Amino acid sequence: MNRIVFESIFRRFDIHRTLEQEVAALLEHLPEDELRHLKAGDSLWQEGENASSLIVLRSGWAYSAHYHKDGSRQLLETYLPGDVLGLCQVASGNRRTNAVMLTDGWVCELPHSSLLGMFNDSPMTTALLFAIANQRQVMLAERQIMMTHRSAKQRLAHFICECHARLLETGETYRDEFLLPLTQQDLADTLGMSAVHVSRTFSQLAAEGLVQRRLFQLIILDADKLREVAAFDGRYLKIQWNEEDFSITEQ
Amino acid sequence: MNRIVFESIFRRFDIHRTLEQEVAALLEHLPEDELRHLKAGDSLWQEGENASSLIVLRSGWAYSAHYHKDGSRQLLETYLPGDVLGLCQVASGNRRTNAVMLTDGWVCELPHSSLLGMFNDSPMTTALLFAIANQRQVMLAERQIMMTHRSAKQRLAHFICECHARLLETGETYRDEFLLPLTQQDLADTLGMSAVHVSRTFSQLAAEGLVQRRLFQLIILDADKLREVAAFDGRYLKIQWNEEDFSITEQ
DNA sequence: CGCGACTTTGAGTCTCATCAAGTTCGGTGG
DNA sequence: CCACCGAACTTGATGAGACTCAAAGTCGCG
Repeated sequence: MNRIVFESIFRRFDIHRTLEQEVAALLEHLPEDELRHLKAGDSLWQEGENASSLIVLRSGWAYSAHYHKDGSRQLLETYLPGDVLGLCQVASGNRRTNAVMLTDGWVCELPHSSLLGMFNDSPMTTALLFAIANQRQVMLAERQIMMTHRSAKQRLAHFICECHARLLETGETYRDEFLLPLTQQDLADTLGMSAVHVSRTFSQLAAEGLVQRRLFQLIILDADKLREVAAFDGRYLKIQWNEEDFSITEQ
Repeated sequence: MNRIVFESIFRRFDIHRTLEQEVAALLEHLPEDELRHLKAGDSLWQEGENASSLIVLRSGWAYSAHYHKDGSRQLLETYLPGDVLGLCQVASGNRRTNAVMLTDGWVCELPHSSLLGMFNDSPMTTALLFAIANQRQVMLAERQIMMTHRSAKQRLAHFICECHARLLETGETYRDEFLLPLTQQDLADTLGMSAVHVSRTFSQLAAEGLVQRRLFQLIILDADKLREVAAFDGRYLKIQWNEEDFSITEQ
């Protein structure tokens, strides 16, 4: 049974009441799980492919990227453990980006065909998926806001704050320290700067006693000050769930 | 009857077969239309408000923006006639941006409450809304790709190409000429540059014989070359609709 | 031990922001 | 019909932030 997928999806919400029986009903329609182990560098999907399933990232990090003709690269999204990948290709049915594992990890696929069954059977789950999909859009919008009219220092600081907040949210870390498995080139391609400047910017943040990075371990020395520098307001990461509204349609 | 909203939504797809009876069934549940006339500068919603309805822009242009503490502004989305506004606030239930009319225009509201009924009644419509919401996300991602590692000239050219393509798509214009009702300051806040530099960049594009702008009328002199300069590939604007997949769940 | 990937540091350059002063143009009121 | 006003735009000068190229340093891993 595909409990794994549903745990991942529902864990993000504070919903308990009406959920249990709904999930139970859904589980009947779902195919067997197939947890797959992937290595760092393994491809999740490639540009141009047909998209036939969602991917739930059970553990490990991944990213999606777009390659320009000149060979340069733009990392679009960073995926952390617990994330649902590929929602935005459900409608179009094909991949516009490449997605690659940053670390080793376990993934679980959910075919679109079972998704569509859900639209039929469970308005609740549909609404949840809607919420998650929109959440991604909010993150993209926030990134956009950050990318323009913000200095390199602010952008890097913001990205670190965002990763940290997301890891705290899902319980992947409990302290101001975590493994950030992106190279400086990856960060550069995420934040739209050169790798050289990422290095300099890290030095600057370190000199100010805000963060420390050794190999791929990142230590936040002064979280409050870092958030202040980044002008980071993590509220956009919270999925707000208007339970009253949706529960009306439930019954 | 709320035919207006549904026309706007469905007009974007090449779907004819299974649609008619489904739409007919939906129309029963929808409240009366209320087409409202708005003037340029009128607010559609404000940051922090509760979001209780979608807005369909029947005519006129609008934008959504985020204001920073320092007073500067980031335009996030530009809305053209026919667009469905506010999809990404359905889940969260509150507005994170300000939305303002750029020109006079007519709008039509669709309360969330009727949306949620749709999740129950019509998987087809649900999937369509999913597609439209994802379409917005694709546009945001594309913007992101453009905003980084692209020169001011390319960004401006790309924005012009995008507007032009969207207007052609919905039949708002048929020629390489249209009214672009954004000031250079608006464009600057959209593209993350200074108003002064927008002016210079326009001059540059004009000098190269690509576009011409007089008052708010924009004339594209050499569309092909403009697209080449912008590295514009309009495929991301097409909503691709995998009818087979969804029709499986239909019956 | 040494290779290769990643990072750091330095020097020179360019794009674009900022500040400031003018210009165009439609609208308004005398 | 003209003078003036304000919003939008243009043009010039200056400087800061970030890019590029290049070379050296660090570190894990085979």
